[in-house]
Amino acid sequence: MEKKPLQDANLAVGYVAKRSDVNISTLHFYETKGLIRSWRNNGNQRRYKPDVLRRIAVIKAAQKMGVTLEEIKLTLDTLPQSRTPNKNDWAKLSTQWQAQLDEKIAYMQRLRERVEGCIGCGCLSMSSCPLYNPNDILGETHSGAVLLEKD
Amino acid sequence: MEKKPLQDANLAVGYVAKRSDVNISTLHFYETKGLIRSWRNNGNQRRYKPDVLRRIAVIKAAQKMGVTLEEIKLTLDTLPQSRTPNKNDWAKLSTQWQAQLDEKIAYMQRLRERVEGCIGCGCLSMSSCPLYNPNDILGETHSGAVLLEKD
DNA sequence: ACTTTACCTCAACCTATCTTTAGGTTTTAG
DNA sequence: CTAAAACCTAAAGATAGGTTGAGGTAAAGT
Repeated sequence: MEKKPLQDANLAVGYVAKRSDVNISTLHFYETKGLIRSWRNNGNQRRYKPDVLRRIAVIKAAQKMGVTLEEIKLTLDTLPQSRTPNKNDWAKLSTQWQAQLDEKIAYMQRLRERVEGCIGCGCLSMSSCPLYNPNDILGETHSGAVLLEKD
Repeated sequence: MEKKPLQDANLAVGYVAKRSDVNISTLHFYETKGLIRSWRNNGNQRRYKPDVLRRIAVIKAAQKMGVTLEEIKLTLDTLPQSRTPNKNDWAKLSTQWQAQLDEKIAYMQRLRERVEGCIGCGCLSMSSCPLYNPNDILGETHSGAVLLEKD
């Protein structure tokens, strides 16, 4: 256990880009945003630890779930900086985002019900249509639990 | 039927903005995008037909469903231009977007299942994890029906 | 009539998430 | 050793969906 193989091979940016299917420019961009880290070799070229691949994969997965890069950064920042993140570390992130995803799904389902209702009613009277109402409680923030409670 | 009350009161931009809870600048913007229309009075000020309120409400509702302005324009363009849209006209739009919403919900649910699976498996092997796989069939386009069929 | 409020245009600016371009350096393959 | 491939930085450009500001005109209240 103590003597597991070294996991700090240094990966070049082109390799990382190809492996994780993102542009090199995106890796630069992520680095400026603090989402990934690298060090430089003698010739000033970026080198990465292998776990950067996982970080990128996680970033992409979170993006698919609709999480912004800023939120992703906040969450990634909770990973241990002193050691390479392990299975449980990564699992915690998933749990966090899963809750967000659940909320999003619930929001969309409520929205769907409303659309359905509005097809039925025709909604010629805008003031009475919950979906079309400009001041609808279904706001941009869609904070989740509160929605629909007054309908 | 022939002599129904005239519905072409002319609304000023400030009134429309207040009523539909959007900025005047947004109305200008929507107009440049062809999402709404207006004519001008003698003093060059915009005037709107009352059904613009419904259009704006529909635009906002569609945005909540994640439809882009471009898609919204395409759909709005299918409304009759010769007459004021009626109940059935609006209902058709809802039906269309509802299908998109259903797809989106289904997509998120598949994503959720994957996240769940990945928490369980730990996914230390990136190549075997369906969620973290860069070349995952869950793409940006998420065309719906095809997804997950090879899992 | 006069003042305030409403409206006009055009251009610049904003956030998020990147991509592209230009000009220069390093590494690697033959 | 040389040439190609890979890498570097900084700045500008792209796209969506607007917002803000400046400078000027129109309409409405008193």
